[in-house]
Amino acid sequence: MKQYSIKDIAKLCNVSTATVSRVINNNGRFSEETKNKVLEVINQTGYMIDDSARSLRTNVTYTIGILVPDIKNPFFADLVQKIEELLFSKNYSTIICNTDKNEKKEQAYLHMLENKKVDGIIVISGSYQHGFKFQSSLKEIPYICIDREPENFHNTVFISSNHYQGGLDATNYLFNRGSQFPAIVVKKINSSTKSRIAGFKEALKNHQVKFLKSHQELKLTNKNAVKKFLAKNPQVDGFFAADDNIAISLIQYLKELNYQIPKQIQIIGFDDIPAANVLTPKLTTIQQNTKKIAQTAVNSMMNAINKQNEKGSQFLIPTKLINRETTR
Amino acid sequence: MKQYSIKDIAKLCNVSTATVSRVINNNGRFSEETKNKVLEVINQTGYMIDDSARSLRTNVTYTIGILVPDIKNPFFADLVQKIEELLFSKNYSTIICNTDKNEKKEQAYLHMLENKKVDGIIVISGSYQHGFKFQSSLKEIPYICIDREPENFHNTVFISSNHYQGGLDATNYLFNRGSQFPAIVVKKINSSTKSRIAGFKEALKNHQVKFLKSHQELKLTNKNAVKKFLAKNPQVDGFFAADDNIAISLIQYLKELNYQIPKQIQIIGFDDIPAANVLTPKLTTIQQNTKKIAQTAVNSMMNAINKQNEKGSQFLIPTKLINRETTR
DNA sequence: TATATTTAATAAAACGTTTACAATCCAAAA
DNA sequence: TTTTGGATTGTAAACGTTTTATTAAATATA
Repeated sequence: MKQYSIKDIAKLCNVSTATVSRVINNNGRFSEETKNKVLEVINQTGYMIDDSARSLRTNVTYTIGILVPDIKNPFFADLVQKIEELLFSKNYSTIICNTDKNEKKEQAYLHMLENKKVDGIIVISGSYQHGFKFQSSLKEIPYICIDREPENFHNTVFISSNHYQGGLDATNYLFNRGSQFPAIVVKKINSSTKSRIAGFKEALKNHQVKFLKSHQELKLTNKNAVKKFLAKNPQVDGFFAADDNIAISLIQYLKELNYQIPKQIQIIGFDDIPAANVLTPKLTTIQQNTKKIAQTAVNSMMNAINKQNEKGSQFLIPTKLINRETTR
Repeated sequence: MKQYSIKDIAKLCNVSTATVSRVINNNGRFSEETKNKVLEVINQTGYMIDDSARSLRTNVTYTIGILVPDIKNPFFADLVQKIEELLFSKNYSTIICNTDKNEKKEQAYLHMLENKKVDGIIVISGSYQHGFKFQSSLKEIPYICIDREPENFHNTVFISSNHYQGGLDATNYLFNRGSQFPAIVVKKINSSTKSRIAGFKEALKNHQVKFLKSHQELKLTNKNAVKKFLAKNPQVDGFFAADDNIAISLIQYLKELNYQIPKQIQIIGFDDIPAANVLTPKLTTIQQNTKKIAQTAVNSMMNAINKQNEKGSQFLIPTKLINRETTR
């Protein structure tokens, strides 16, 4: 039952541990003969390397930590899954840390990741306003940021969708499909939504419409609010929802208020979560290219690990409009 | 920049490494005075323990591996998130392994987890028919199975929802709401759906209706198939969909065929994925208690780690019917 | 006071690798 | 034959912990 160690293998092969190690790592030179002998014995015994020992010696763990605010969010789940897949193909393990946007958990996880001496950390959409401790402790471990740049991180690699362009495209689409007065609905202001709003405003400008405060609304969180808003602003004939979940509840309220979608009011969302394609009517939305984001992130992570400093770089990944039934 | 080791701390404290270690682990005896001194220095230096070294010595990693077929599936995501949270509260790290139901990835991940000497493995809904290598290599590492018992695992702890009861409840509900001839729609046969079907059949028996082959259908994968099926079996006035995704497409087809839901045909699903509550009409479904499943699983895992053998145990967690709009 | 007991601390080995350096082997060159 | 040098292998230290056995010091007991 006892696990075999490299010493056992060495003894069984009449060879030194150094040689066994070299064969395992295909590193240094050895004769074809010893190589075969060692491999043979390893196979027979079912010897498994001990990564703790190896890491202790080499200071490399082949493990990456991912900090994610909410793995149940389909966009994050998708992103994490794709990153994990890529890392796996490069022989890295991934430790996924669900922070719940909870400062305590963030700190604790960072501690854990440091203790585990992970080779790098990928931070997805962190808020981390309390970044001080975070930043200082991460001096040693390379990290990159995806989706949202944590406020207290500076001079880091930063990868996200081009939210600005996405917002611009979405709004232009509403115009092109006949809306005269589109409004944007936002719930939380952060670096992503800020860019989407900027895109929205740019589209207005392109269409020679001046941005009024009725163009942007934050509090359409129930049927009544929507009713009131539309009574006050009857000219509104389109909504750019800053994310699909906002769009989903908006559609629900509008249907309850007997508005016709997209005939009277068009709607476009952002993210393309699975539910978007299952609604009645199906949601037109802006899809983020999670695959490309993941690729870029993993690529940057590898560069960071290999001391190829990219700090300060920003990678903006294009989005794609998915036309469904909430636009004309 | 160099990382402090326990030796450095010991030197700075005029004390042996053994003492430092004992203070860190709050283990063995030491005076209040030395304890304070050591803690003080640790704080000042920012010393961080090296888990590789510790694991090498103790043979304990405080890490658990989770094998999951598809983290993007909301049910799995939910389950994994809850397990992770519980493990975290017990100071365990979680390595989430997304296997994509791909044998190669399963094997490779198991290898990885073994090399990393994780303290335990939680297998979610594995297929693992090719289990030989799996099983043999897992002789040393405790594992438990959730949701579906892998076919080549024997004598393991097994935790899942009570699919039988869920199926029974679902079908009874259709009857109670006025259906005379409910049919069950299944896509894949596995241990979970088998139980759901068994529950369905039991409900038929309870209502003195004999199970005919028209009661169960596997291939309603497009509008036309549904049309044909209903033409041939006009008496069908309710569907128990073996999972919510089946229910969702079913609803879509039925709507396109101008059936009225739930007036003409009632539908009930299984899982309660987020989309279920966003459909038109909203889906009545059977909700799994992921929280309870997660708790039970983590509990069993801890027992397994502590050599409290529960092998052979089965834990069946009750489900809950969520009444929405696809039933009368 | 002498002895037994409790408490605090240490020294050193061990965990399983990798690797710098040294040693050996063997064929080819001189 | 001797020398040389490349290829192969070995020796032993090191990585940062924990822990066993031991000692030293302090305290209690007789």
